[in-house]
Amino acid sequence: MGTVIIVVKNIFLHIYKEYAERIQAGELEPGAKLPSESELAADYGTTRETVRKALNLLVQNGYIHKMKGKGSYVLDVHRMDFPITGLISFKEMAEKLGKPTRTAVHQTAKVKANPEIARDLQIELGDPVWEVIRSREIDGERIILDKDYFLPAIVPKLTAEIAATSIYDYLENELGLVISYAKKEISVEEATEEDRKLLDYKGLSHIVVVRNFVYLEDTTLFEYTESRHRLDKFRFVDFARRVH
Amino acid sequence: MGTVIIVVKNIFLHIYKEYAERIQAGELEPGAKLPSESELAADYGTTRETVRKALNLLVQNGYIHKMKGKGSYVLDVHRMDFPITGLISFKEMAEKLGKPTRTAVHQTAKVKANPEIARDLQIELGDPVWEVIRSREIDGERIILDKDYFLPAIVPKLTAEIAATSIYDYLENELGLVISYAKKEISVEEATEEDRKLLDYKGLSHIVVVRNFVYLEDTTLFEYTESRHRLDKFRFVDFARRVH
DNA sequence: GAGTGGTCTAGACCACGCA
DNA sequence: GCGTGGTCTAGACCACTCC
Repeated sequence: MGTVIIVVKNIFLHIYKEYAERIQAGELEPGAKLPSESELAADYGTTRETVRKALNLLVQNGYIHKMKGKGSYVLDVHRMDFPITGLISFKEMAEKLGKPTRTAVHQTAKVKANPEIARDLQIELGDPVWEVIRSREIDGERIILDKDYFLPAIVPKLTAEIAATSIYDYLENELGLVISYAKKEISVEEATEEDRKLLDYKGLSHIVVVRNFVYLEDTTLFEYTESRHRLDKFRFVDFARRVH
Repeated sequence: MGTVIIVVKNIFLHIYKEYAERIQAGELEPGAKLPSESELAADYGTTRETVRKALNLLVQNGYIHKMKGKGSYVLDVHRMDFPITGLISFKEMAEKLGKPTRTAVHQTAKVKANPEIARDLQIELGDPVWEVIRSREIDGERIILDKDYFLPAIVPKLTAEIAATSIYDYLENELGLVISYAKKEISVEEATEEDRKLLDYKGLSHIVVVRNFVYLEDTTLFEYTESRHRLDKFRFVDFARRVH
């Protein structure tokens, strides 16, 4: 009898997700024109500013492209494999790749910080830190060596079981830590003894090192990660938008 | 005497630039608290929504950090060297580095597309493309080999003089092309004969290859760039924000 | 000139952090 | 309970594209 009113919180997120899914699914093909902002506002029973927040999110994530005076158009999302822009864990990556993976935990212990770790985590030499060393096997080859360091003040307990599954699940869901942002740094360095021992390294001289400095919401640095990738298997994809 | 009224277009950009500069200059130190959104609105004689656009830009570019119920705080920008997130040309990079650089142009010609170029630029095998090959010398060493390919339909003329300075200046300012976005891909590959000939390669076996697919506003792909960096000199910095 | 996106205003209510 | 940022509304004017 009466009108059914559905209340949705975060209208702009709702619009964003709806269009992101439709584009991802291929329902909206590359080059297709989206309804105008005014039309969308009417469609969703909201205003232009709110629609614009949703569209700007779609632009930022490479789904669409806006042209002043013309309209918004769908981009070819499928042309780009999987962008690692943003943070992505090995577990998430493995799932996207859809390949058989295995993790071996070599170390889960509280150790004294050596000079490099002390510098990277901005603590004193000899201060205790959690050290987790894991090798990642993809398609039967040990390709990635992950060395993680956490501050005990923030992460009081850590076990091999946690290290074997997903440390991030533990940090975010169990400890309730809110990870805010990270600085990633990619370089190529000479392979170490450790690399040769824990990876299938086939006599390659160098290794790709991805250093990750992870910060919490209160801007404190709490984790330093070194992800060491075998040269021939490394690939990083970035989507960049020119700022005029 | 009357009141002087200064009209500024793009208030949010004005606020953004003012704060970005003050943070960059160190006038606002890491951890410093910004005025609240309402205060800023009053300061600049505008409204909260406009201030929020400026602050969100500062967040996106890693200058500040917002906390609901608390306020906006300055991040440590100087901890990160120069982020290559976004597009950056060699000329821009060299300026930021402040080191002596030199460019040698080895090739500026219209050639027939080989299979790789045809695939990368999405054209037919044998179609004509502009090929520009340049080596970049930094601090007296030839470290980067840039191989650029342009579609003649969009870039009709190209000379060695243009290649020696900045092709992007020419494209954007002379030809009026509007570059919209790019897909960047980083991998490590075996060094070629060409790499050894045109770079100071010191017997290194591999080379870092940064492939760049550049698109115009109308989403047409118009340029493919291969930037080949000597292993030991390569560095890529990315600033990633976790999406919750 | 009609339609589009870009910017801005002047309000409003909510959720969160903190004393 | 007060101040903060997060979201939203209902308008407005402008610059741009295209016919």
